[in-house]
Amino acid sequence: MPSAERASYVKTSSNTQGKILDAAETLFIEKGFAATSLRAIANLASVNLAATHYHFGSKEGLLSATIHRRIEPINALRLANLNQLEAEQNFAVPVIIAAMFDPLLSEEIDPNLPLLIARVHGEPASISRPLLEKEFGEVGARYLAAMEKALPGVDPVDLRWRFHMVIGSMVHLLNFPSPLQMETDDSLQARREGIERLKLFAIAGLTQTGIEMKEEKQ
Amino acid sequence: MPSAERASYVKTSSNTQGKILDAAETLFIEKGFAATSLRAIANLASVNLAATHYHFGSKEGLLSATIHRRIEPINALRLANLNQLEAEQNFAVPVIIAAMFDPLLSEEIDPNLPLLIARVHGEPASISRPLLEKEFGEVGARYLAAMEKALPGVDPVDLRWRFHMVIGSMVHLLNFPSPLQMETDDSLQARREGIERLKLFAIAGLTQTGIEMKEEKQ
DNA sequence: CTAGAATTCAAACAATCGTTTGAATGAATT
DNA sequence: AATTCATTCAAACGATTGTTTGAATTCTAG
Repeated sequence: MPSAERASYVKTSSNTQGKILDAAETLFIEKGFAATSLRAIANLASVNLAATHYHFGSKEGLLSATIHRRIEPINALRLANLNQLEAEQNFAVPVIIAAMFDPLLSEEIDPNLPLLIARVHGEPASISRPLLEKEFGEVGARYLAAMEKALPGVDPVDLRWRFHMVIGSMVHLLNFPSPLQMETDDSLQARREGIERLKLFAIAGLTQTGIEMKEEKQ
Repeated sequence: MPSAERASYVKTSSNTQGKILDAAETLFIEKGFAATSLRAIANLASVNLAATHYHFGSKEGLLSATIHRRIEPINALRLANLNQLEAEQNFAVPVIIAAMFDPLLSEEIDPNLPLLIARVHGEPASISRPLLEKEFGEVGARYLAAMEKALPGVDPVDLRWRFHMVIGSMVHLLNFPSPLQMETDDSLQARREGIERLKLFAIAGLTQTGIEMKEEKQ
């Protein structure tokens, strides 16, 4: 492994690490981790096979670096948004939800990030769990704490469950940008629409105004 | 491939097909499709390697059969519940949601089904898409139609999006039965709690009573 | 009991896998 | 110009992959 690693990479990279990460990102999204070979990555990156081990140590190390490169920027945006809300003492569910989901549409965020997040969630637990904890653990806890301030009347356990459901809706939207059997439009406008609908759905689910259950079916 | 195939299999199967399906189910859930080898399946099933091809034609055929064996029963329950609601002309969101999610707790449903559904959604699109369409297409369309009758005031496009989010919450719950950093209790009681919370969240998101957005963050 | 179909079996097929090695090349520093 | 370090390269390592083959075995009808 090389001594020092650069902090950021551009989209179409000219250095070897960046080319490998770009190719790995494309193939991991398309075929998943296990079904993607290092040789396919090296070929797509126009790079020697051994370079993958030289720069990233192992296939798992390459996956971790691929994920981290894309998630770090959105974590920064999300934390900056949340810090501002806390500075303003502005704890309302809609603004917290916006602070969490609007960064997905930021121009600073790579267009591949949504599919990459969805892919991590889709990997088997032995792979996804440590990555999710490492990449989203801190930010998730911060947002959950903000939600507790925004909804002081809701039992924290209830709120954690509702937050769990919100994450599920988000991941599914990132994986399937539009409902099945609808046109698969991947434009910015289409992604905007999905995020807007996600925000409305999340707010409704988090606040849960006036619901009661009826009898159960088996 | 053998000429005729039995329609149902018990949990710990004595025939070769059943033993293969049981082992495949366990390993697909644990490691995913690509990372699971036919040799590992054959070993766990105490069956000759060639039996996997003899009975299921290919690895993909085995995956398809593994999925279908578990999803068919819940599709039957969900359709039976929905048929009864339609016979009663009982179109209310809570009862439709219950008809859809309560079967996940039925004793007729194998305990592995939730993780299996989550696993299918987690596979790369080239694998998951055809399976999801084949296994859930018809039932999903039926439930969406029922939702439209339950919420005639909601634009069908809006409703399709909300339904999309509901599916996401469900899949995530099946994949992670409790929120991160909570005790991973997999008892029936714990699964009941998750489903109850999912139902409340889904109803709130589908109906969306009194929500307005505020300014956006980047 | 016997013919024939269904199933199981060990063995091998070519192909691909992640990883390692050691020499060749590049760039940077003394 | 000489030396040192970082990087690239072709080649090979043993192990594992999905699939196929053909004979051995079991089961089932006639």
